[in-house]
Amino acid sequence: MGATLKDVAALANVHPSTVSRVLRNVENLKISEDTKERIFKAIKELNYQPDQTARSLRLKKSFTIGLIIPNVASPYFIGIARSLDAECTKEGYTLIISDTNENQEKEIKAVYDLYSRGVDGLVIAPVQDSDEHIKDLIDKKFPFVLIDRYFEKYDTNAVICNDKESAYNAVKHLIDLGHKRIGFISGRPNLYPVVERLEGYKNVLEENNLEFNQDLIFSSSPTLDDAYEASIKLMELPVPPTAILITGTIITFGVLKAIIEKKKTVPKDLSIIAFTDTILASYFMSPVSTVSHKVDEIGTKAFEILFEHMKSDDLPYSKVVIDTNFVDRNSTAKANI
Amino acid sequence: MGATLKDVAALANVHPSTVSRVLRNVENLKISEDTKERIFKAIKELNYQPDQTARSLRLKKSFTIGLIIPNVASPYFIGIARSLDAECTKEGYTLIISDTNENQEKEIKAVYDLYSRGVDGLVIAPVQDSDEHIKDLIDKKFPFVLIDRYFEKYDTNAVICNDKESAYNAVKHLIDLGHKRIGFISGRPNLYPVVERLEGYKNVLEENNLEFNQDLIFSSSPTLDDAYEASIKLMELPVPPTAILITGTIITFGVLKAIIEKKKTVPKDLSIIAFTDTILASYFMSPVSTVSHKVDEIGTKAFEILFEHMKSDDLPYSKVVIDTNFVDRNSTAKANI
DNA sequence: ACGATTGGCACAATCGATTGTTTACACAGT
DNA sequence: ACTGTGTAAACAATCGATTGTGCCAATCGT
Repeated sequence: MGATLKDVAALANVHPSTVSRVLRNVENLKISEDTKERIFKAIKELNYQPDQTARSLRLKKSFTIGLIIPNVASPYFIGIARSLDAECTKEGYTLIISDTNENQEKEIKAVYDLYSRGVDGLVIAPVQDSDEHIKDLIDKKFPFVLIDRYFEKYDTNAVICNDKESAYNAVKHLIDLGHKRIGFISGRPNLYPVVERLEGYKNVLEENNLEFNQDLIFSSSPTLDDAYEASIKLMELPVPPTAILITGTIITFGVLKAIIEKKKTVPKDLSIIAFTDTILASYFMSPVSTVSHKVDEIGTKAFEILFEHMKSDDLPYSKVVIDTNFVDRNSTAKANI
Repeated sequence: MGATLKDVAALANVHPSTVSRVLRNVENLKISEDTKERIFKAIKELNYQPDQTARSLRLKKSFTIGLIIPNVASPYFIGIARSLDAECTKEGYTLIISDTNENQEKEIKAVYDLYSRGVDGLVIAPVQDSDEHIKDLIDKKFPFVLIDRYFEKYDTNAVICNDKESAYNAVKHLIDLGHKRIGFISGRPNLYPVVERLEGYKNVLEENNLEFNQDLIFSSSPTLDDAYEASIKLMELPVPPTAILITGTIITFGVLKAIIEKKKTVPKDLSIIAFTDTILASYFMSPVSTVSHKVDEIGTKAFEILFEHMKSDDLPYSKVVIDTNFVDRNSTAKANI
């Protein structure tokens, strides 16, 4: 495209290597002021921009990090992306976001694509339908950090949330209000956070001597429509639940749609608590109390770990658990018994 | 990292150039089946992945496209990003999304960063506080397409919406319902779409013999808080407006917040129409009628134009206008006169 | 049987930047 | 005058893949 090192060197009447050293400001460098000036003048005159591709090739480093997430439309993942991006910028890295749309094939393609493009590290929220590509990264000792989701079978870097405990607490809140039939609507059941949340849900029921009822559990795809269907089914049960734990932002919209259609009033007719907070939760048809994730912290921590692992390959893996906040917006009330 | 062409060549007992040709499936290629087989076997054995950085350097082409948007948290821009990403994938390109957060400096940095990283083209929704970097791209004959926003002073590729007409129609809808005092709340007034929408707003007032009143106009930052403040001011006017045209998704939330706080009922007390539709609009405190943009079409069209311009440098620039849909959700009613 | 064709592959330059090693020269010390 | 030291900059290899050109042998045509 534009001017190259060579062009600058020619104009300044020096060797390209000299220009390079001046630009990179190599230590212990002995270059006369006169030469430096000529070089800087030439750079300005030619509007020289170093070719990062060439640099990357030579340095085997691209100053680029890949982020692979299942849904760029999700406020949760976008929050993480923003915070990660901010950290990257601080350190002079560029973030490449890849959206897999919860599709395993796309994720695998994204991993190899980004790897092949020479990113220095990866942050991945995996689809969790398969994991050989993850294993491959481990074998290659390629620096990466999993976020939100985690494979129990592999030791890797990971930044996850205390989903089990959060679900436990949320359901405890409902139980304390007198609810005994509590619905659970989530995305795909194989996702780590879903597994954990369901586990927390089961634990708290058991501890409070409430029976676990499979009819109240719906785990399907993380789409609005499926969540809507699930909610309708829940509400049409002979004895419907008096409260619902919702785990997912988009899923929340599906539930709201059903609530509107069934003309239920929250929290009078139905108490709900949703996982994953968004700025929007206040403006819904009925504001929703949520379990809020500290997206900034997730992004910051993930970058921190990744950055360390990019610098040296023999670090032990870190697994960090970030806790959540409960944001009460009065979408829960005492059960009508 | 992994194996290189050379390694594959050595294992297959051929010259690297031969491997390259086999891989790229060069036309009119004469390579014996035997050799091909040895090469493929070696590739598999070494798990060879071509180094895209090296390819890019040599080919002066990275199969990468940059997207620069002011806000990755905006459903509108994310919608465009997704559609663009889909198109890129179809053609074997990788999309790099850069978020400027409506910050001009960041945008300039992003442009030069991506350029320097060798993207083959750019799609930009500019901040519009300055434009020298845009001019620079024009001078360099670098392929790029503006979206949503446009500089009247430059001839460039652009995919924009018929904002003027859309605003005209939306306000006409309100006027037909008997509204005479119609507020206008928007983001930064220098943005092309804002200028256009205000123009449409003014035109329709004039054509209907209604007076333009500066007190009803609020253009500031595209934040929830500023929009909230503006709404409060509007509602506290001695004679407040009976309807509001809102231009922006986040801004809509700000207005909703004010509406909730002022305990207004939509559309009984106040009619509203918001620009930029989102799947969420149905689930707000009060559903909002919106002007919906065809984000898919914007992304598709932008890619199409960019793709053409990446192939040949002497094409005339295209400016495409995408029209909008009005989605009625009953947030407007007859004015109480 | 001998030059011409072509199939099958190797050679080497190249993309642009980086960096270990040399070179060229000035000057100081003896 | 000659060696030694240090400064300032040039030289050349390298990262990995691509591609125009060149080369050798086998086959073809007459």
